[in-house]
Amino acid sequence: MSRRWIAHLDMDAFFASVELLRYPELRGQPMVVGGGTRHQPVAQADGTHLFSRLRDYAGRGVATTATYEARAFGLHSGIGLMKAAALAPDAVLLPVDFDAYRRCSRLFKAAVAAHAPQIEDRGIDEIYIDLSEVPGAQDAIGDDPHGGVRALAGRIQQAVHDATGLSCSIGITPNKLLSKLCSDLEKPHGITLITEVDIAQRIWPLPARRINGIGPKANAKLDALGIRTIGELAAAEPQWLIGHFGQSYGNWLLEAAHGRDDRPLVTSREAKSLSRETTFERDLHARHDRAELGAIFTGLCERLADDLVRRGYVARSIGVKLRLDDFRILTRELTLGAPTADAAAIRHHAGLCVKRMPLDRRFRLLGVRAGQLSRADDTNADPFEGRKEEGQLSLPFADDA
DNA sequence: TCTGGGGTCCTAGGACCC
DNA sequence: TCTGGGGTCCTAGGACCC
Repeated sequence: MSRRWIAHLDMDAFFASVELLRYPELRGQPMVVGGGTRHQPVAQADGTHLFSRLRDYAGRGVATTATYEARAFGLHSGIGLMKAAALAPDAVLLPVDFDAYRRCSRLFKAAVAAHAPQIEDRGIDEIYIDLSEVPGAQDAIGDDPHGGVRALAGRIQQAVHDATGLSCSIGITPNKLLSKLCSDLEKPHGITLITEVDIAQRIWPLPARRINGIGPKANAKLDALGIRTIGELAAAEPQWLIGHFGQSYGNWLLEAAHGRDDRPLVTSREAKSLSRETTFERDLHARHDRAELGAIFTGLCERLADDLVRRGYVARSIGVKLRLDDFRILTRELTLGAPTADAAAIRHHAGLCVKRMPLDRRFRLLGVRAGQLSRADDTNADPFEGRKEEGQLSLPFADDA
């Protein structure tokens, strides 16, 4: 009888581990990756490197990844670097090198694909894999009825290591929700395999927050209602949950707590939006810092246009995002008459969006977004496409046009 | 010592059409 | 005059994820 086996593979401390390949002398030390680019290691005459320490950092950056040694000090991804420096001033700080991580990402995914072709990409350092149809996955080994799939996971771990020199952790269960949860249970370099019969013992004691889809807000609300663990959530009265969280989310919470999830793997998908944003070194004001902001704004639009062209998309909506000095977020967006990937057109429409925003406060972040994407080469031979562009003159704020 | 950058999906109200 | 119902698109905000 054939079972559905979904694996979730998560690279262990991915960015930091890639950096350790390059600077093996840092192995065993607390280290974080993050911040800007002004803390590059300096090569010494004797071949060693001089590294920046957290104590030397000043700015608004956050840690992207921390080694397990750094985590022992309470550091974790997302922590502000100034705060991190207070906790572990001597920890090494390395700049982020996305190109290197992307190269490793491609390598590990290709290594997995050689064993199991059904893969859902979930970002730079994790994937779901459908193991159900992979030869050997349904075999028993000795007295272990699931020995086959366990051995397969071991071979995948080995293949990832052979291809990249990096370790990963794998959760294997009948669905994505449980596998995602399980890949985290025995990090680093773990393989965690569970089925329905293990849910009460292995899953229910865990904090509700560990469920992918319960974030800070939902967790705080659950906590206030006296629900801390997944088991407590599973035991909640359905109507009571729905009363507090709504029909849709309430039902989903209950299903998730029971480990039920029938989402299929999504093995390919098109981008829906692309965006570029930047946080300033100091908060800026639309009037007082006009010139500086204008240059940043245009730069963002140019980079966004570049991304669109490089990836072969055109956008039919353009939006702008501000993060105010008090961290509130404002967004404005408008739909274009005809799709574009042109920097000047993006800049123009993004400018119209900004005109619709209240600009009395200082803000710390500016972003530009391209939505409603379609493929640039889709010869979408609509003879009225050009005419629609003219209809755009009915925009609420006729600009300098 | 305040919290990056890049995404997805959902909700909800209003416009507009039939 | 008061009163429909359904459907789609647009927009703003928010939760969540890596």
